[in-house]
Amino acid sequence: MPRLTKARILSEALALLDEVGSEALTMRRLADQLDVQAGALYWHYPNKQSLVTAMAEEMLADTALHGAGEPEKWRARVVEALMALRRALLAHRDGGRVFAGTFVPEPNTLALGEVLLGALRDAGLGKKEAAWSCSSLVDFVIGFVVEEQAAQGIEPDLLTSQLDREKYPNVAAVKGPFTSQDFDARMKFGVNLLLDGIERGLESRSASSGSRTRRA
Amino acid sequence: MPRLTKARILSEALALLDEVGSEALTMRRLADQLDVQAGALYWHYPNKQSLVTAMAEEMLADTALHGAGEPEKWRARVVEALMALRRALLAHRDGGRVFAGTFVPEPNTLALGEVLLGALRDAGLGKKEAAWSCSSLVDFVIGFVVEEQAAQGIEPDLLTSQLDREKYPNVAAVKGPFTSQDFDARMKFGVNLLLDGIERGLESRSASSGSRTRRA
DNA sequence: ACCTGAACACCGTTCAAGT
DNA sequence: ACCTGAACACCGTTCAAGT
Repeated sequence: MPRLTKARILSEALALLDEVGSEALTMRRLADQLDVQAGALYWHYPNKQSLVTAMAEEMLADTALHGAGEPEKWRARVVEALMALRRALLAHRDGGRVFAGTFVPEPNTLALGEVLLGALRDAGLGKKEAAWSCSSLVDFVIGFVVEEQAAQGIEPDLLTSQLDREKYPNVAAVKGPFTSQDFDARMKFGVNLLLDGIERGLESRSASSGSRTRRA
Repeated sequence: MPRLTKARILSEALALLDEVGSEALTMRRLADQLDVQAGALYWHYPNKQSLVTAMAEEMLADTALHGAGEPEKWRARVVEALMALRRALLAHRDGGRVFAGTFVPEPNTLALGEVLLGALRDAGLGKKEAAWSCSSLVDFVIGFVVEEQAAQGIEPDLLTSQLDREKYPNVAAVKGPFTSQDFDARMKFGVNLLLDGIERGLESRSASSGSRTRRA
């Protein structure tokens, strides 16, 4: 029985991430936590990037997504999956940055894609529309969480301080909502924008194909 | 006349970024390019992060955004500004990652916010809706470009290889459009989703307030 | 098969001392 | 005011050698 396993390294890496942040997460420090030499890690993971990618996949482990659902509730299912994604990223320090830009075709990530695509197909989208809508939704959540976590580490009124109201009247006028810390509401707002856009495409399609429209 | 200036450091830093990527962009290597000792950089920038933040701001310098415009063309103006943002980030290796999560209340970044908010206010959005829509749009573009640049560095059919069609039927069914390299079209698709969502909010508001609706 | 020990070629940052 | 030189406390990765 080896002292080290991929799973043990992974869980310790996520714990260390929460402790010190992504910048200070190093192979040497991780090895220290595991009471081994740094080189030992390279027997299990070929390099640091492969470990980070595994961390990204592991973050999604606790999302507890259940696959199918009632077709007419597709919208709620999408919202639920995206909120689960956000929670999973927020659950770890710098989770957004660690996850961003790691295309991982592994179980947890694929399961998220499966749930989102299932709901979008149930909504009536074609293959391309479903795929591209899915990407758009996920890209938004990733961008959102990266900004959200970056904003935590900054004094809330960096923008408020001195802002040239002559040059940037619009920015100055909306600085309140712009710096709102109600990220839950802001996230829902953005997701609803995308879902409304998706629904509108659905409506205009069914309208032009002679079928019933959904709204008055 | 000092040998080093903030501007010269900045421009050399962006050039070095393009050469070696964000991972290999180090203060020592940058100092080498500038024929100075590493310590000299710290007289101009207090630390590496402040330089990276300045790089993010500098990336937006060439976007050439013109402020006002015809109110009824608000949608085209938003699209133009977002495309300019994407081009600016794509213009540098790892531009998305460098820019992501750097809230910079400086001229170029504020100018982008000003243009976007101006167009959204022209569309008829209230302060909060304009601010949050602006954030959503920018967050999406950032998330999109980070994923786009990450995808460049990966063989295009990593997903195609072996994918359990039993477990992930929806993912398997849309793998074509999912891995589409037509990022221009995918970006426009996502932006249009958000803009359609924004327009829908506008319509339902004007409808409930007794005014005219825009579409039949 | 799995890990140690030690090395290689680096890092960001500080700061006395020079000009 | 601006930069050098040198140091401090680190990095990721490799690999012979041990068990």
